Amino acid sequence: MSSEQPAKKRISESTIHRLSMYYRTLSLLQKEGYETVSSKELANREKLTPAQVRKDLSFFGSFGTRGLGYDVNELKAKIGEILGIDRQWKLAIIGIGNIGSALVNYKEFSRQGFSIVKLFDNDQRKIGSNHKGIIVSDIKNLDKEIAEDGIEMVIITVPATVAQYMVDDVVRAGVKAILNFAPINLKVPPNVYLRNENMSMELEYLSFAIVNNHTPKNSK
Amino acid sequence: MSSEQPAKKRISESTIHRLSMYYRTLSLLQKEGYETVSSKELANREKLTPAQVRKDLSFFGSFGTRGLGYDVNELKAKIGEILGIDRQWKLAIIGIGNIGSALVNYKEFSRQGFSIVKLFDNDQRKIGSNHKGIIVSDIKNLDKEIAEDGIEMVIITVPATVAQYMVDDVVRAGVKAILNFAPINLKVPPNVYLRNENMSMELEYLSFAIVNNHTPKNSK
DNA sequence: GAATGTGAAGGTTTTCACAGCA
DNA sequence: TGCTGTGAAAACCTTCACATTC
Repeated sequence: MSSEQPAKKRISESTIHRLSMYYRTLSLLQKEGYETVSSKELANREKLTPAQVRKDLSFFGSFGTRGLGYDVNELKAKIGEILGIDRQWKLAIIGIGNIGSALVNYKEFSRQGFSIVKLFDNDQRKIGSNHKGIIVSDIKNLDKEIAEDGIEMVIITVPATVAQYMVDDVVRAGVKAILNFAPINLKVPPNVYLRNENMSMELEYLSFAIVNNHTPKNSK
Repeated sequence: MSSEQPAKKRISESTIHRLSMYYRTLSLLQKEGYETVSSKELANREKLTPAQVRKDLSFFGSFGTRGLGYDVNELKAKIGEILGIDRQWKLAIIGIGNIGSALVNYKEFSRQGFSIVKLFDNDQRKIGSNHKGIIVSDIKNLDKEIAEDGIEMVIITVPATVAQYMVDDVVRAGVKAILNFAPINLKVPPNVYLRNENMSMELEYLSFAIVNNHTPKNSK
């Protein structure tokens, strides 16, 4: 019984983001009929260096063929597996306001295996209404319904003032990851992943860049 | 005629993002009635280290008082100036679909001085309709209207297939920065800033984190 | 010959630790 | 005494360069 713990190097967030980019580009290459792609070609499309591409992939294994490059289908499948999007994730959206309802219809989500199965709101006028075949539930039943459906991720699009209550509820119901659009620093226990989406921040970066003539290194 | 070029250190993107975070937290501290804040308190609220806060600020000057901390109003004003949000920015949204129309109503934008003044679409059913007091214009007049209004930033929320055409148009009209929601790698000339907002990428990160038990270092 | 995979080098960002000032 | 501002050290990430393989 050997215990070869492979010492699992910490993967940087940038590497993970780039994997997402590679994945999207590989889908495109598939459509364009490519069977094989080199790190150079992949890098060009993302404005990265070939070495960066190879290094990123090397953290997870050796997927290429020397002298040839990477098999497009194979690499895409492999990255999908690494990212955990070789399966369906069930999500709920909490807060069916402007952004919440826009996200119900956001096609990129379903395309990557993120399937929105429940919607919640506290507004009586919204509860019971139908969005893309999903009936909006009363937020009162949040934890019960989340737990019943085995939902593992939620998207929070409620006002900042109530966001923390929603988080506490869904955490209790067993949610493992939260994408938060409310402009507030939420608290989650250490076993729950939280990501904040802040669109003003992106505009603020642009504003800074214009005003300061910023020369970005490797901008998003 | 001295030529003291201050060698202007390149500021990292992370520093700029953190400035945005400080700015938001300082607004909150104002509301909570704080007059003064230490790097420690500021750091706690963002889950950062005090040294990080101080270092970030030090790139731009010395804004604090030893033994005391920072004056909340003063620091907020200073960061606003650095970020270039001590003024109004006129924006246009191109593509009034789900996301575009959600963003028209997004309050965080106006709160930070980003004022949406024009909307564009190519759909005859949408052109002429009213969103928050703004009449949707025909995309045919894009460059003319953008130039006339002196719009410097645009948000692109059209399908990936047409996004590049929109970009080419607005660049010709003199736009300096673009926030892109279309899932495609756009080309812009070097004097135009481009930022991509990709919400699936955030979910993919969460998916990766769950599947791989990722321990993030300094997650968004 | 062509392109991967990877240690080592180089660069950047964060953290430490302490001098300096209110 | 308390907290900033900042060089220097440590950690981290990217790029180089080349041995290796097809």
